[in-house]
Amino acid sequence: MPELPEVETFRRRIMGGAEGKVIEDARVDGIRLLPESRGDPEASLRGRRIVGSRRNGKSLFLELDDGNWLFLHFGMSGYPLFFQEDAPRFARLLLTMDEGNLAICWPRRLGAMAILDDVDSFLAAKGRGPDALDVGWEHFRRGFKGRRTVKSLLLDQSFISGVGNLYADEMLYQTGVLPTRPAEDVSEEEIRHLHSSMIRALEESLAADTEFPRLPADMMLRVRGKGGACPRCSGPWSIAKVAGRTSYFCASCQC
DNA sequence: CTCCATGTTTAGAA
DNA sequence: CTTCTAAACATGGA
Repeated sequence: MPELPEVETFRRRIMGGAEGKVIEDARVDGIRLLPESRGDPEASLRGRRIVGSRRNGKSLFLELDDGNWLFLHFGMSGYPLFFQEDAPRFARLLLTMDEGNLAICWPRRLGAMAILDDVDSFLAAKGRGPDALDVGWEHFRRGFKGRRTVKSLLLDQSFISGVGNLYADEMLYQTGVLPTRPAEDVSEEEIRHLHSSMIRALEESLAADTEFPRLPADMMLRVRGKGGACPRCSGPWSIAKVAGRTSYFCASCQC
């Protein structure tokens, strides 16, 4: 489920339920541990408390009381879940705490975790761009230089961190730009529109707790999918592979 | 059984 | 050098 708004929602939920509590026990099983992770992850978590958090795009970092950070990437299908007794299905990371145990579930195992001592050097090594909610106008506009398709640009995490397949489609739909258009052919006015559409889509989703049915009526995300229709012209969605991802767009409202 | 999936990384082809 | 495509990763759900 996770793009930027989903991960931010996860962050808030985790901090709301786990901040300050002692991790009495930790179990890691069945999720990829990054090679740059320091030490044994279970031992690193046991006895620690979560005292802070950071997020860059789809990457979540939970600060531990010894100065280390627990990095979580949810991949295509990950999510956190608090539980009392039985660990939920697909739990690959279990944190037992004084009250309200926390599981990170990865049904498809695409995702990763790590214990890090420095978040900024990790992000720099990964080449992550600025978080989509903090992207300034100059940086945003400068990205539209090359000939690559605008969709592949929006999905490039070294350009902007946090926009994924669904929110990229939403921005393009709101702006009336086809995903296949070369980035350098997008006008300055359209780039401005893309920028404001990005912020709006992310913030509307956050305000709706990432529950798409609660989104405003003009948004694609509310009705994206087979059988859905363009809110503006009521026409059916067109579907095509762009930048390797399934893209939805309205052939009559986007050009 | 077949196909698809809100992500990332990498190899190989234009 | 830039850009794109396909594949790999792993597996549930339609």
